[in-house]
Amino acid sequence: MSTQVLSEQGFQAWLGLLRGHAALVRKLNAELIADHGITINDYDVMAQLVRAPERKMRRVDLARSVVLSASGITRLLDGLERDGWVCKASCTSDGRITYAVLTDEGLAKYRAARATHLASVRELFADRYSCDELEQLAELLGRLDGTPLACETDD
Amino acid sequence: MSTQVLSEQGFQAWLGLLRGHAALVRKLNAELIADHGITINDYDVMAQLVRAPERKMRRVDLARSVVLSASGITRLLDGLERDGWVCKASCTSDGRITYAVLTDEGLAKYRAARATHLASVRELFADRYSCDELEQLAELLGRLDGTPLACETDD
DNA sequence: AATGTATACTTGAGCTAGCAAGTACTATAT
DNA sequence: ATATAGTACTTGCTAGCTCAAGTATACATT
Repeated sequence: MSTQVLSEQGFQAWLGLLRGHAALVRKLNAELIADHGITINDYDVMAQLVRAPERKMRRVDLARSVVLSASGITRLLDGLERDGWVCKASCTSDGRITYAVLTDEGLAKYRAARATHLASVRELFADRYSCDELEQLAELLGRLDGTPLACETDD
Repeated sequence: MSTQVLSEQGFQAWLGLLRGHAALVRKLNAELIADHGITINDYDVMAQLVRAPERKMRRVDLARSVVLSASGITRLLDGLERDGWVCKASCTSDGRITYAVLTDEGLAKYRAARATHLASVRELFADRYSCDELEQLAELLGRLDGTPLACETDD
């Protein structure tokens, strides 16, 4: 019976994750597009770059960290490069590697988006959860993905 | 400072939701496609229909319950209809409404998919959480979406 | 009855992402 | 030195989704 209960609760959690994600992403993504002309994934990638050393990362690592396929990252970065937020850099020691580098313009763009985006996220979560609950939720969700969560501190 | 903490934790929770969702959906979706030739959304829609009265629902309600746009539901159902899992039914009292009805074949298909899908979900969550934690997680995630979570019981 | 508004649904265009296959480079083994 | 395997990245194709616009039906007001 224990495993039946586990299955039940597991499924509830799964459903909550599916629906909650869809609802929030829809809202936040629409907001970012309307206010800044970038998608959530664009933002997410820039956020990763901001806190990487020299604001640059290998495309593979970037893909893994935002859970995108290799081709997905290529095309997403195509867009960011076209707009000038990101540029390429090659690696002297390994010819296969191309870095994605956040440009100064990209940094400015990110900071501008961050202001409104963070406020929305805060609002959405503050409305529903207490401080303790948020801590719990963050910890629990953090376990779903192997990679450690990057911290959203001052950049 | 309290709001700063809230912002921090809120953002961590948000990141966890994003990454966790992406990782899980990717895995579970690939599994469903490989094993049964349906996507997670297909499954999700059939799961809603299964527990609806007469296994039928209005397309709008279906869209809302799986967090899809109106056009999204139309095209998703196009696919399910083409494969024979779902068929249309019209409403006698309101000409605007078209119901989506899960066929007997659709029910069988759903049950077959459910067997492997539920096992995967259970495994993924059981690996990472205790029974109590699952309950907490489910409750917390449930608050993100206004709609009540449908229960995954025997159909 | 006629008009205006809201709801249910569909369709066309465009975007994003994934898979599979291909290129280019590196590391390993013989 | 050469073959083999592995990694990093890109490109062609396709599926799925959204938005905007359009059709059809229902309801409300006058």
